Amino acid sequence: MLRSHSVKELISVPIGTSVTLAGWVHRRRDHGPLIFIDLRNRRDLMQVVIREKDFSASEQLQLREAIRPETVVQIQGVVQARKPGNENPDIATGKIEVIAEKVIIINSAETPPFVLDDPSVVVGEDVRMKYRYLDLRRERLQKNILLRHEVIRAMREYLIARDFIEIETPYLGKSTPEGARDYLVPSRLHAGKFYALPQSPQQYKQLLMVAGFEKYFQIVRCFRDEDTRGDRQPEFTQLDIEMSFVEQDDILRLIEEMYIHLVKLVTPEKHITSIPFPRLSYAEVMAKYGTDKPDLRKNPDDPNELAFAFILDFPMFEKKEDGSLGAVHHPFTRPRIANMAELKSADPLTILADQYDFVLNGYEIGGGSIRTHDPKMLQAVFEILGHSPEDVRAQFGHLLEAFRYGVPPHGGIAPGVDRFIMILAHEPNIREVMAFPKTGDGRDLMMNAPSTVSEQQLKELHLKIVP
RNA sequence: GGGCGCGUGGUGUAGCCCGGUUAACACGUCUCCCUGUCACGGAGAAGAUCGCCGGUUCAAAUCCGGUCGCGCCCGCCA
Repeated sequence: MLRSHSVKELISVPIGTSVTLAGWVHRRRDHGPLIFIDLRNRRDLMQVVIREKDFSASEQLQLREAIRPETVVQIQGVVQARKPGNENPDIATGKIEVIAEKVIIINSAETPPFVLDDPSVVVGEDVRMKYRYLDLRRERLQKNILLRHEVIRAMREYLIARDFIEIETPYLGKSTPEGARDYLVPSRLHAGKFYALPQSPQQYKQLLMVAGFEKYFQIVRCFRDEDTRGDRQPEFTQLDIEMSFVEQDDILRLIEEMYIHLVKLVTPEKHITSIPFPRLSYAEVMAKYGTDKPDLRKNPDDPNELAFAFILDFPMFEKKEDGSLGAVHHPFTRPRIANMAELKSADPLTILADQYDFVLNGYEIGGGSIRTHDPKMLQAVFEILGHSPEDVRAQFGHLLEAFRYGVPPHGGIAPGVDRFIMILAHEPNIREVMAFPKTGDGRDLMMNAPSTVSEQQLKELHLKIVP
């Protein structure tokens, strides 16, 4: 490994120290006998001074030729205080500089297809996506990805400190007919059968409650094969939470406290419009705002305002296009009814559910519910939704069976990570807070995915492409 | 599945309405000059069959039709 200091740590090194510094040439300013390099590593810049007289004529030629933006270099030199008047108050390292004694060109760089050092330049989406690794070098994405790291770290630490257990659930699971389209994975060992990538780990996390873990979380990737939007990608990350022996208020309080903490810790410049977060009923917001994700900011032009809210009392069922009944959220949500008789006799469309959405600045950033833990009641809900008993057994039999072995009352929530960070970063699109997002039509222009596969692969998977 | 918008040197744009010189500007790139710059500066140069195909016309980046690409939105997203 190349021994190298980070730019930042040189701030605290005594003047006169010999140092080795490796990184990228961010900018060069060639004055002839004097060349200045802004050397970049870990998002910080250090001015390196190359004095022509310190190098031989042939070295000078070579250096001038090689030192271009994005060249990877290693500098051996001495930290020096800048003379008064030569200081740059705009950068953290502006009081010092490194006088180069030796310059090693580690790797040259072609001219990037777009400028990396000017955040004001707006580059076309397709060019950015094709060269995502270069776009990620730019300040905007460096900042956003770092913010993402801080948010996820803070979420993890917050929950672990409160006795939550982080548990991974499978990505290769079972397709369920309801909800969004599944991404399917063909099975090699079982001809004609498919795994499905999870739209959410919903059933697994409920089974973890049956397993007695009581407080679970996971920062988990979810997949939905639907058309994208500015705030929707084929794969996205959610903070999946499930708890036993809780009611709605316990979950909402946890989320409220956690998000107040996250904002204070990670983006202290932001301010939250209302604490406690407003709790509004679905009927109320639909009547007042015409949407179930109202933007409650007082000044929508303020980039630092965060207006959180919880939307409660959703209907349990809704009429679908074809006239049949569907679950507004999902069938595992607990209907708010007194007993089984009421569930069976009431007009389903009048039944509310113990279900809540988490809203921020006009975006839905999460949703959850208290689950039905009575297997008979769950069975009844499935029946209202039009599932035959055989169908229920085939699709959800494992869950109903598990519930016969002592299931605690439980509930949870799943805040979306990408959207929350998008709003914190004040970005218009979740692509800006994901390292390697997909295009609007679900492609990866850098890796060129999706792609065709070999005949051999298809054969192993028992698949035939029908033109 | 549908609607709207945009395609002009490497990047970002102007020009298009109202057709007519050598397609303009900024950044970048290249060469030369410069000992204190930090968005360095100065002098010069290269780089575009105006997404593609066709039509109208004496003449098309510009008007018309088609097509491809990209973006946003509606549907969809338990």
